[in-house]
Amino acid sequence: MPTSTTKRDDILDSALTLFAERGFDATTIPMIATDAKVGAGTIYRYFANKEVLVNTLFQHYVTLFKEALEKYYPEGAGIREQFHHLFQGMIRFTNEHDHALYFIKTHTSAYFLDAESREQFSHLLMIFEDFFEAGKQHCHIRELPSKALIAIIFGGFLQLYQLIRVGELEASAELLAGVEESCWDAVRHHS
Amino acid sequence: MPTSTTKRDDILDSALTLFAERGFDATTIPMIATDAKVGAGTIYRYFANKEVLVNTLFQHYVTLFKEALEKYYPEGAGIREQFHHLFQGMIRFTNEHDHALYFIKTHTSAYFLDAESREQFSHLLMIFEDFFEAGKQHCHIRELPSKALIAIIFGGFLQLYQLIRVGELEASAELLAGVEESCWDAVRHHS
DNA sequence: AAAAACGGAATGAATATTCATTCCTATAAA
DNA sequence: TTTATAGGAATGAATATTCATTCCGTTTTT
Repeated sequence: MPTSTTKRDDILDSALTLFAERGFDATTIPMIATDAKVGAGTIYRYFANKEVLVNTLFQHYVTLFKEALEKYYPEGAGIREQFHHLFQGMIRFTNEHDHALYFIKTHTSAYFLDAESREQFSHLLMIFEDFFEAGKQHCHIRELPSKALIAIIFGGFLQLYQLIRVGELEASAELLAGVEESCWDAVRHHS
Repeated sequence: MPTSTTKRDDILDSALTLFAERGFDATTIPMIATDAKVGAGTIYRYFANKEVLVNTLFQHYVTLFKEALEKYYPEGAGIREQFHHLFQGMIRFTNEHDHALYFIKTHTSAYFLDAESREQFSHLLMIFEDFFEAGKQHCHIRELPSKALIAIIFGGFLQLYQLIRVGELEASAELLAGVEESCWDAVRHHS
């Protein structure tokens, strides 16, 4: 076990960027090594193989994201404020960890994810599921399966952030507020 | 030029399914050949290489999709009816060409798409862009960049259809109607 | 000086692509 | 009507390339 963890982090950072931009299969170990400025062999000092690397990365960011959403969650507040918290959480997390959400999204149903990764991801979804289920009980949320509501929010948000990443849109506060309102209108109950 | 076009179609069909299910890089030519019940070499009689194959496929379905949306477009009708036409178009197209939309979505910003493919895809987006721009002029549509509105609709819809493909949700008429309403509420102007 | 960490060339497996050969089918000769 | 033949289509084994992983000499740390 190495003393310094710098290289390990460099490797993870480069892997995140490359996996997000090109996908797991199109990203080679030498590519990651070059980007991280380490030798190809060094990667194997920290990760048994490419699959362990990608699962480590996946679990790391899913957990971070989950924690970001759960931290300061306004348990007692109104539903709109809770939604705001979750939405802000997505935005903040995306800003802090550039490619992380996109990486998670594009690899959620990948063939190389292990049981632990799938488990962690379902925990993440449960935060949203609980929120929507409670909301539907009080008629604040549209009568659709929670899975469907999650898909609409997540799909829309991430597709949007892809445009921002590519530079086709600028992530102004105004735009983000508008998108939040749009997503809220998509899931809330309309009378 | 072959007399029958059957094999070419078999190859394209198999490639569509495999690219959609596993992605371009995780799909090998022998896989496609086996699935299509042809020799690996036969694929090269019809397509110069793997990239030409994927671009052919991409352009084919983007064009088909564009035509499906443009056909019977209710030019003079109200905005809600036009939206319904577009949304129904997405649903019908997805039903008729199982993996096509998902394949398009997951490969839209892939590194191997050529200029023609990108061009075709931007034509497709323009249908939605025109619709949203006109709607905003008459205050029927939310004041957000059309690109953002497209991302929300497309992202949400496709994420949802992925759940259906995987079997986590059933594509009942009721569900689809609900999702359409949700998407409409996401983009329409609220007073 | 010894031990650990590193780098990157070497290896072998997997993959895209090629190509010599076989297989059809259609036409023509018998 | 049957048989021969040409030429395009199809094949899959062979080749060339790419990639994950390993190995070992070098550098850094203790």
